[in-house]
Amino acid sequence: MVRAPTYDEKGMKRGAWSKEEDDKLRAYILRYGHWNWTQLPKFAGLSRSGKSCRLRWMNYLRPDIKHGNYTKEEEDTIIKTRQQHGNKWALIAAKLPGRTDNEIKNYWHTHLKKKIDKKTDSADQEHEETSQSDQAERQEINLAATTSSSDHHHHAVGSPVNSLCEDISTRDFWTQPFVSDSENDYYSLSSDSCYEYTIDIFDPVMQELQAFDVDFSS
DNA sequence: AAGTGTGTCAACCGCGAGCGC
DNA sequence: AGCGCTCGCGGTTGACACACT
Repeated sequence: MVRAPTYDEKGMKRGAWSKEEDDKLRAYILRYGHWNWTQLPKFAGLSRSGKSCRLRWMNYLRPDIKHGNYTKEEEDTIIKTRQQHGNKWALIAAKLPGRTDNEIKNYWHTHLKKKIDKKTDSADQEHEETSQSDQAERQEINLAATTSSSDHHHHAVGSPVNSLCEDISTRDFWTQPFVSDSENDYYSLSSDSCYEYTIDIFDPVMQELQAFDVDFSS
């Protein structure tokens, strides 16, 4: 379910991300942060636009991203917040730690919207038959919409990922450009050797991350 | 088995806000 | 004030997976 890789007129790769690209981006950002999305792909050895890198990191690679099924509480929060503020996906995402605006947007369009429409339709039908059962239906919808989750933050606190991020973020190399890791002239490398070169540097970083049992395979 | 329709979701696009010069 | 740049947001697209005929 991904776009086939293509190249634009500037030679920038588009479409699905490979594992190697993910590893490069993840390792670079965990080490140096995203100090400038436009410049980042150049330093990270990626033939991607900054925009594409940012999207990949924000929506997929961030260590605190939660993948998988939504809980009833999360669904309720989405429904309720959307009722209050409209399609403010970033705002909704802020209420659901680990979920991204893009994911929530997709989830709304593919699951929740239909669910709500279905409920509304059945409620309308029942209204024609009996106003009493209709009221109950609406109450159920309202109840779902007004039930909020107050316990979204417990999952990540104290996790290995968190301590890892805190650890890395406090190191003094955090803001240093990637090229400073080497005395070699990064830009003098060919694209092929550049790739090998970055992988060589990222290997220890990835091993360091794996030591914390961080699972990047999902 | 093959063709077609539908669902899903990663990725792209365009726009506006914010900031520095 | 005006320009250029970066970033983030929301809407949309595209391609794969699966269901259906």
